[in-house]
Amino acid sequence: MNIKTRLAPSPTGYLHIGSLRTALYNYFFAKKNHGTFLLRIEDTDRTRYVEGSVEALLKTLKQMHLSWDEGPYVQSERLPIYQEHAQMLLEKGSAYYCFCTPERLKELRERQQQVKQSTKYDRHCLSLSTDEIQKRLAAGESHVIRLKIPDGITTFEDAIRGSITINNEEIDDQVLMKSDGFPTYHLAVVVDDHLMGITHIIRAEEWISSVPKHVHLYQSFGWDLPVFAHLPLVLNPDKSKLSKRQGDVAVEDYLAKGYLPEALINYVALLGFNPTADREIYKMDELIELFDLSKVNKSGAVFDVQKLRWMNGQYLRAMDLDALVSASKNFLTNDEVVTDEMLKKILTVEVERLEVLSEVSDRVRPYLSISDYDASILVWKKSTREDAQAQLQGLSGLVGSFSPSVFENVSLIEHAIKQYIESKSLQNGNVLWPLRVALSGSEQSASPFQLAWVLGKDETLSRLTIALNKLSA
RNA sequence: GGCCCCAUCGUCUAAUGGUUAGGACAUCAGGUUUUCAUCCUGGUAACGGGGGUUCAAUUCCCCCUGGGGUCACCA
Repeated sequence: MNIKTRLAPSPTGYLHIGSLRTALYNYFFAKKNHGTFLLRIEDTDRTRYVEGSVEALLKTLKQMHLSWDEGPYVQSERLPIYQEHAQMLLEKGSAYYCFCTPERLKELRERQQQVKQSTKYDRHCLSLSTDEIQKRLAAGESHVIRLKIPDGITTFEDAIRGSITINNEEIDDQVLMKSDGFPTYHLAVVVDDHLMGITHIIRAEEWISSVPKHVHLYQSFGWDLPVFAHLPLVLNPDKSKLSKRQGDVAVEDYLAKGYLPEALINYVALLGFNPTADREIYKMDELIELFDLSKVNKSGAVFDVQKLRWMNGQYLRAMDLDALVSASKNFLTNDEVVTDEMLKKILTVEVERLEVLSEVSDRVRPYLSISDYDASILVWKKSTREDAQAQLQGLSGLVGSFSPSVFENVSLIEHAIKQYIESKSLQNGNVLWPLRVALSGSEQSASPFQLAWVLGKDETLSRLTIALNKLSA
């Protein structure tokens, strides 16, 4: 049997982190089994359609390296198929016309809530005679088609949770075809999954409660059931379903902040699934190879941005330097003009203190121009202003005497300066601290040797002069 | 509220009918470093409660509690 999974988003905006996880598991499962990963756009609700969201969705999926083998199918282009299938159900007696107005339905619900009854359709239209139905249909009266849920109990198997049973009394006579001629999710999803040959439905847990309706649909049509696998939810820190309000939920947001697709995939994939537990960095290929539906957790997982940041840092440090350079460029502002060569040097020394690419801008700026700083920070805590001045003076002479070849790499610079310190019997801190501040304008920076290497001889000397002027002012 | 699902450190998780209950993030302490970060070492920290079953339960069963999801002509 050819394994076939699908991702079926609705075009209501962005790609949710939870949807990414669903997409990933569907993708992993299909690839691992040499099957097919299909994409289907579920746009049967015209009122919620967001212009441009399909394009955005496809773009994000591509950015995340999730390529589909089939589709994208678009449900709004398949209306006749659903209408035809709704007719089949009508003929089989598994569905019926309903002419109730939204107002009546609303009142009904309110009445039921007041009496603390479960809110479900009262089958008011089930008893309509064929004649009356034909008459009202002919008169063009607004109507829907409802699924007729039989008495009894429904049990289905979930690949992650095992057997789930529900009393049919709990199930509502779900609307299948809306009055606008569009199908509801429930009809469309069942018809499409069957017609498209989906073998495994892997989706979020929030769908569990509607599975019984789908089971009745499959049974009414006389179709075999696919395998259901309901994923635990991705949660906010307070354990509720991951939502806006409590942080970013769109994959696009994370991409824009400079998280790498690989890191996002790695982190999100591990929310609810762990291949071995003795390791946390996995490439896509490994995740596919190791993925196992039966090892997916049952309980929800809190999305921890802190750990994502850490993981992104790991990916940044493991990244090829040229790739890092080109990825970083997108995060520089217009007035931060750097040559590739310069950016490469900067990133070589700054990558270890980088967690997300959006921080690149702040890291690059001090190398391009030194910002104003207070002269007092040039003085090492165990030293004096006079000493700092003397050391910078000495360093200025020393660096001025360096041949260009010294600037070819960091260790030559380091060696030369340390030798100087030793030969003069000076203290590291007294010399190196003022040097760092002079070159970076900050108390926190890369090592002074790295700074000098990135800046080059001329700029290094120039910044030493600026520092000396500050001290003598 | 009805129904459904779930329950190991703060968080993501591993393992097991008999273990000092393991790893990672975070956190704390120490080391490296002239600083921050990186890196290294170490520490704190978990089986929700009550009944069973069993020689033995974190593990299997039941109840409770807690958390979540769902109750639309939305998906």
